[in-house]
Amino acid sequence: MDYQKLADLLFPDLKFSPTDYEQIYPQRQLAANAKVTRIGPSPTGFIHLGNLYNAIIGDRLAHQSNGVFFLRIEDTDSKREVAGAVEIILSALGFFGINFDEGATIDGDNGNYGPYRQSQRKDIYHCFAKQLVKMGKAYPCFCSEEELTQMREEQMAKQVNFGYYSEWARDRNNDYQQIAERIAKGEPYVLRFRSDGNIDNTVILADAIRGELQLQENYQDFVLLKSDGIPTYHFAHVVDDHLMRSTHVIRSEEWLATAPIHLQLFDTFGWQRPIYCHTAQLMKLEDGNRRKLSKRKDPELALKYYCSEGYLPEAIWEYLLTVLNSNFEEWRMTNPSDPFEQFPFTIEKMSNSGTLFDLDKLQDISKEILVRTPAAQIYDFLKSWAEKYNPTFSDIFCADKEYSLRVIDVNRSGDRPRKDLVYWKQAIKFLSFYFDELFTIEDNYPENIDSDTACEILNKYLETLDFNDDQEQWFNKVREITDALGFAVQPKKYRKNPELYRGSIIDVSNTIRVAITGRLNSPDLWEISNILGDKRVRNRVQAAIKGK
RNA sequence: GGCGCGUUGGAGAAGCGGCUUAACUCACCAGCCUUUCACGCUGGCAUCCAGGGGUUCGAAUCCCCUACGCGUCACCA
Repeated sequence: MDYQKLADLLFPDLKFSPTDYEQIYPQRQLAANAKVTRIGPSPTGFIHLGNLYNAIIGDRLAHQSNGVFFLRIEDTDSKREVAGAVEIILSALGFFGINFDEGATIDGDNGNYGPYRQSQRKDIYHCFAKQLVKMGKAYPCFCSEEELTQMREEQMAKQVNFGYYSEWARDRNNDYQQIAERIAKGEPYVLRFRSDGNIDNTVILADAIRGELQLQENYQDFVLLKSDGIPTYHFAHVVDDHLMRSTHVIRSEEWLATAPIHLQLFDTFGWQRPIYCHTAQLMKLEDGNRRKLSKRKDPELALKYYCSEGYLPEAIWEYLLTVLNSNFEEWRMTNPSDPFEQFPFTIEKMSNSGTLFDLDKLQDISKEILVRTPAAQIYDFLKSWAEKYNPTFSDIFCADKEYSLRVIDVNRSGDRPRKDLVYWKQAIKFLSFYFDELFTIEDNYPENIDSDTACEILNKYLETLDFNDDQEQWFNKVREITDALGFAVQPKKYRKNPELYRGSIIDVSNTIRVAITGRLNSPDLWEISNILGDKRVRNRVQAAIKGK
């Protein structure tokens, strides 16, 4: 078989040769330890936590080493492509502070190693496919989908390994004449790799996260180019990461099984293999079993979930960093105010077993971040979040900025600040009682306080209420009311002899609390009252008395 | 079914043959503080590292087998 002739038949007019491309995309001039990383999402319109997870690794590795981090759009499957998906990718990752040094942008490309959309790299793939044909390492296959399914069924029946290989590779040894005729007739075909791998051989993959792995050598004649001439992931990955000069390929562990294909391709071309980093998957516990986070069942997989719930991007980053490098938490404790970018991220510290996604932990981290965020900044964040997700709240919240700033800062100063705010959706619920438009009575009075007793307490309270008092004076008055009405000023005494009292000061102050905040639980009442102001407090207490 | 990866408390994990009586964080529980809730503090939470065999004076750490979980076996990525 004259492979050159076949190559020319399959790819008659190509502008550039492999050598040309090597020159167009030269080795990068970077320091020896600089890492070149990338993410390659496919534009399905769904961008998820796993994408961010790998993006963070790529970002840290590249940017900590003065390397390059780029975005490549892997749009080789037109069936799954969604209009506007690139914008979705860019804006979602942008929201989380992922920045690319080069790659696809909304209106084109940025960088010298493009195009960064695989759909625009057809000529490049064809050039290298042609090279493989010339080497006798690739051939056209005319099998139809029906024929392949039939083959699979036969393999199942015979209990042999599935796939297109050795004696099952029907079109592997077609002669030139046959091929030329079928092509002339316009028969569709795919281009397959002619593998000389052996099922009994193993290949070594030196994975940066997992160490040395022994994998089965690839023996399948896998597809390089689909019948529309577009490459499969395998071929595109190898060509792109070679020409784009990636040093580290960070991808999820589901790629481990097909890694031998990639190794084989790199070796066939005589190219240097990149360093593979196969990351663990994010899992979820269900019925006692771990399973991969799923797009359909788990809303928390989608990045937009965190946007709409109103998590701070920083919180997601820090959570993911604790998952990725467990020493991050220790670092955070010793460097409480440093930006997380200063944390020395390492591949060596990464775990290789599937990680359960832990919302509790995320919320704890979020709380800690918010407690050290100044009120003015919280105001800005909350404002812009609410404008998009809750315009009603936004209008109310922004009507009086000074007021809202004071609201945010209630009991947040000092050695033991409250950590009430977790994420914006939760925050607006928590803060709602400060605003008359949103104020409602959510809780009942304490159990042993009936509405008559409540009125008694509240009337007395109104009589003595004086906003010139300080906290001490104010609470002394509450104590007086408590005593006068036959409640125990000291809760302990009530607990000891409940029959001697109508209740304790807890019941009295909680009655007032419900009237003013609508809730049984709240931050410090006097502090809240001072923010609400004389008029608002009196109105609420009076309303409570009337409403009984 | 083949091939591969993984398995330390409820969760994330540290651990790399003797410093481990298995760190730290979250969750949970109890107590303290306290006018509620939070915050904070104190203590509890794996007699044991999936199970079973080895190697060794000594194993969570090395080797083998078994179990379980996960991934993958497309003209999807």
